[in-house]
Amino acid sequence: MSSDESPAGVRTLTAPDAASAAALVTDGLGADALVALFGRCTVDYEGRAASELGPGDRHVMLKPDGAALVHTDEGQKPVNWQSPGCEHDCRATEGATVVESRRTNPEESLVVRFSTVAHAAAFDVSDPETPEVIGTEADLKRRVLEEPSLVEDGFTPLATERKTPAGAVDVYGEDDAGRTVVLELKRRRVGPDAVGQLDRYVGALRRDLHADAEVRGVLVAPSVTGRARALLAERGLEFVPLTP
Amino acid sequence: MSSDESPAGVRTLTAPDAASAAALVTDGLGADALVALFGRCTVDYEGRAASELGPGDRHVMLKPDGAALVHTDEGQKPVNWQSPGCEHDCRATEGATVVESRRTNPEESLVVRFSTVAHAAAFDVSDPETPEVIGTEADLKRRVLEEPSLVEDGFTPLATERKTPAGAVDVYGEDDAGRTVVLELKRRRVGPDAVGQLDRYVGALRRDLHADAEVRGVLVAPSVTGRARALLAERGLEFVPLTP
DNA sequence: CGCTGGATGTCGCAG
DNA sequence: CTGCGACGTCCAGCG
Repeated sequence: MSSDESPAGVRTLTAPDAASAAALVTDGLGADALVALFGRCTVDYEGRAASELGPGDRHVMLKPDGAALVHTDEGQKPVNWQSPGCEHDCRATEGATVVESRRTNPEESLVVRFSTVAHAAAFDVSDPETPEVIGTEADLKRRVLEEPSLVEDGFTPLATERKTPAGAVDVYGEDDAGRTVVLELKRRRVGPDAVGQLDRYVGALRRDLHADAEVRGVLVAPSVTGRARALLAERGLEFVPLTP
Repeated sequence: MSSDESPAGVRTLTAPDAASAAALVTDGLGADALVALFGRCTVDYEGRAASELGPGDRHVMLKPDGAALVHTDEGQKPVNWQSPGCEHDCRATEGATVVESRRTNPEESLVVRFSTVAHAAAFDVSDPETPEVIGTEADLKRRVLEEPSLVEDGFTPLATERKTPAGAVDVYGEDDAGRTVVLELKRRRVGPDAVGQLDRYVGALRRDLHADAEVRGVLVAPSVTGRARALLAERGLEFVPLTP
């Protein structure tokens, strides 16, 4: 086993015994560090669902906010995980290094048992930044409100997030003939689900407004799938192609 | 800077210079290792959307399948990422360690620039296991097929994944009066979206079958939200409480 | 490849 | 806290 402490706020152990690994994890979490373990382990989860994972080499990350992530060499998603808000606990038990992360509401537990820890590290993290993302549905909405003719000539937005019994409508307005128009905005190509959503809003408004009020539903998205297009036609809804 | 090579298939560097860090990353990826970097960096993403992230301490994981994950001290989701299938590239440029992950279809790139690498590691991963998950929708389906009376006395399943113009129905069968019954199964409490889905299937079957065929739609889930319950009533659909 | 729907989805926001 | 919908959702399965 070897250990290292750098000025950069990193503490590591390579091939530690179980007690040393557990101590590093416990100390690290106590100091709000981000803790990483790599080695041979089994994983057991029980909560909303349940799962078991036999022995294998995995990378386990424990965050000071209570999140836990178990990663293998494949996939973007962790093979097992626990949400933020958990309590982490790590101890050496009969030569094994055992990490437990528990939460309530829902009651969930994740247990990782390391037969061998190949590497353990505690990182002091300072990250003042939050990322700025461009190209979201909010951007699309901004674009439509700034230039309503992108949807159609004579379209006038009157409200955003207008409440209906079926939920809030993205954009609510009227066309040049005074008909009510409901927009459902999607930042990317859409399937049948988005059409169903729009249809629920249109239906709710038709019932809510005067019986003589005409309500048009318009899906605004880069494109639609075939099934979605058929569903639009069937429900008498419209589609306007527009990209964020 | 210090380095370490253990018999357990782990290579690490603490506080390496840019060239050493880049070499470890490149060698590790070349050997199908899982690579982790920790240090002060900026992150730029461009693809389906776009984002920028100023300087901060983050943990970057590069997987041999092409996935890249950038984690801060908070959250279950990476603050930035790249999907499996990317090409990773790491080089030392003007004292900085720069990681680039690129893919096509869609064209996306993630660039992480480390001003300082506090720690770098390459892990040899061997993981033969895939996790067994209990409590999924598939389990609920199994339960219903084994004991159809859980849905209602006299219910007879005839097919699963039966195709309709609106998509495949979870379970298709008939009740004791010979009426067609469509089940939509959900492993957890459901909202309006699931009702919309069921409604589409029922509508498609009503159009597809003989005009005289009666079609019942039944949502099978642990529970429903208020809005979903209202929508069920409005569409003349039913609900049976059942937990996986 | 594209389409579809599930997921221990996660996350953020409003009531 | 629950409900609801967005998300660079991810992911498997199928045509």
